[in-house]
Amino acid sequence: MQDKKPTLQDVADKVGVSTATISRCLSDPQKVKPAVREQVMLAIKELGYVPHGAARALASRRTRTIGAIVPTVDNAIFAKAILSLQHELTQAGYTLLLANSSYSLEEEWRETQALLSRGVDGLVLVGEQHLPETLEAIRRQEIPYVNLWVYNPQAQYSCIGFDHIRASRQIASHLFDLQHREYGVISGMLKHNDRAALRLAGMREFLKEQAIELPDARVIECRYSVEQGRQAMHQLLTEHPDITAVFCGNDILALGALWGARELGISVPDQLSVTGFDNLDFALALSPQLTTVNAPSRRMGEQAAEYLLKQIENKSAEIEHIELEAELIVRESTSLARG
Amino acid sequence: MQDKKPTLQDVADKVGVSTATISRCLSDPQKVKPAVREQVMLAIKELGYVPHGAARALASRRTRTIGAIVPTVDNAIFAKAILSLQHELTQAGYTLLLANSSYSLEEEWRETQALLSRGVDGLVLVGEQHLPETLEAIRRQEIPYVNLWVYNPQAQYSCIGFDHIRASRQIASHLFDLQHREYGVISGMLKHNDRAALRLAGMREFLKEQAIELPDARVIECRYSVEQGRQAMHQLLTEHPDITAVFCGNDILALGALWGARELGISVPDQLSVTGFDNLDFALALSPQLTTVNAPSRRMGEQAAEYLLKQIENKSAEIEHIELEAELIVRESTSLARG
DNA sequence: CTGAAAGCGCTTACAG
DNA sequence: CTGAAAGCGCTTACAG
Repeated sequence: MQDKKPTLQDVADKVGVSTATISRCLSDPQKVKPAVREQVMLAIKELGYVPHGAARALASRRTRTIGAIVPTVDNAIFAKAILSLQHELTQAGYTLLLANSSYSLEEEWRETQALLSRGVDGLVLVGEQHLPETLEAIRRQEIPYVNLWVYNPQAQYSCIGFDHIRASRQIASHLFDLQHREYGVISGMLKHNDRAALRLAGMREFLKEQAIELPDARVIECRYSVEQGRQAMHQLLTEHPDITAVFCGNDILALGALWGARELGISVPDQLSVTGFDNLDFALALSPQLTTVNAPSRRMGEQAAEYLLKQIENKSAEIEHIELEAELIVRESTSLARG
Repeated sequence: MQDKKPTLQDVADKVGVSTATISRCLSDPQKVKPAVREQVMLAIKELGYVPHGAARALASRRTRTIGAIVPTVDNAIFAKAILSLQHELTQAGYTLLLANSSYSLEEEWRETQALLSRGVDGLVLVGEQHLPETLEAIRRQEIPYVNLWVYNPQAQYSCIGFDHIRASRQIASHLFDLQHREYGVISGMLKHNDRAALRLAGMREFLKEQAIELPDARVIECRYSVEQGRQAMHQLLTEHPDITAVFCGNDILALGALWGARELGISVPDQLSVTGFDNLDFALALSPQLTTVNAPSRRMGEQAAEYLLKQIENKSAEIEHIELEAELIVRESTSLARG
């Protein structure tokens, strides 16, 4: 109906009150006499008034915006977390600014600057490993901030996640109980990815306790992709045919590994056990169904929203370390070691 | 080093010029004498000055922000598009505001309002079906806007996508050539999802031309999930054991369908052919590898960024209809009809 | 409960 | 090439 977008002033003029009153109706309705409030609400509706975010942000020094930087949204595990995070934020009237770091700390730093200059009221990053300048910039902004996907009770920053070491130890223990003694690992890139490093560390730790060797040659490091998982499996089985169990850094690699094993005519789990990590939707639909660890991605997203919103409300900066459960899910891709 | 965040004024004071000059250095450097420019840049670096997004947006009436609303980021096909969209935007100094509509037009409308009030400079939605209020609100905002995932040369709004009808006709034709005459369909929910509807329509259209019946009882509509695909397959094969080919609305449903067939002891493709849609990463790693249609999701994201950025630059509102290719990829899940 | 007014941190014609 | 100044559309102590 209107040509120009109506402003607060337009609403105020229409009702015959000050802009302050209209503003209050929007942000703190009970401060306004009900009769007035109703008129204002009516006028807002009639004019089709929509608050101007930037003006609001400038005046109130809050943007009602939360930034999140994940390695890549093109991995269901992060997508799920983003989905629940976004859902919770919307409920609370917040908007999500999303960025992807492509598993690069430099890229994460660049994205952090971009989000910070947008004035995000809170920020979520993935992992515990960040460039010092990233951390410093966040600190100076004095906004609540949380590391997702990690649980470290000693951390000086808040974190929400699970214990990767314990989770991977569970997998190792499961395989060990099945009499496996010759292991191979298909890991994600370890550099700049503390989650991948911790998973491998947990595996190593457990095997060491059992006095089992895990030579570096049996640990293949590659990007998280189906194709890479497949190639790694080929390499592993060709160079080390005695391997009976392959621990994969995530389900995507495991999917590729399963494919690779099939191509080589190696039957899983009869001849070879394979494990994943994350419990993506497809894990259950594969044949064999994938033994994996369930990552609480949805809950991490929810908790991150809850934590940040709470901190913003209180204007406090309390550090919290929230641990979520990541349980081992035994399915068909693991069984007793052959021979 | 600083306690308070430095403002333009601080930089201006430090260099001894006006804020206007600093502002110009940032937005249009060649308007400033090189000597001055260098001093300014130095001061900016030293002070750690970062522009205040909201103030900038308020004064310039541009936020350098693009909004995108997809059904759900928790579907690799949308995640890939978002990833490339975000990548392109970052390159250009823009930030992505992401929202999910959960395949609900009402939710889409709510998210649209939120993004519009954030002052996005451009907006991308998925599909051609939107609430009239959504369209009206976008129109009033006078910002460039594009419908992704559809190609309709007659549309009154810009669109970037592919021809779903043609793509699904290709699948149908492929199956027909393999002598299939008894079909089943596992479709996504048709309501509020024109892409799903078009895919089914293409299938129907082709079969009709071949004088083949596709009774409604053989078309199962369900949410896009592995589990739903599995259940639909059970239902289809139980009620219509003569079916030899099942057309699935996307790869996720096809994955579930494959699982369901396996559970029923039905061998794919010997006894039954199954097709997907999207060509997700896992399609190649399955056994049998999935016959599907490759959706150009990455390119859609890129093109969307390119289109919006161009429109914003020109301040024009030209309508474009960009068609991308979606080719059939024949793999192992389809073969000659049995008997 | 309400209003006048300052101010948030920039950009941008307009002069010079 | 540069500066003074208005103005973007809100919020929020401060008075009353």
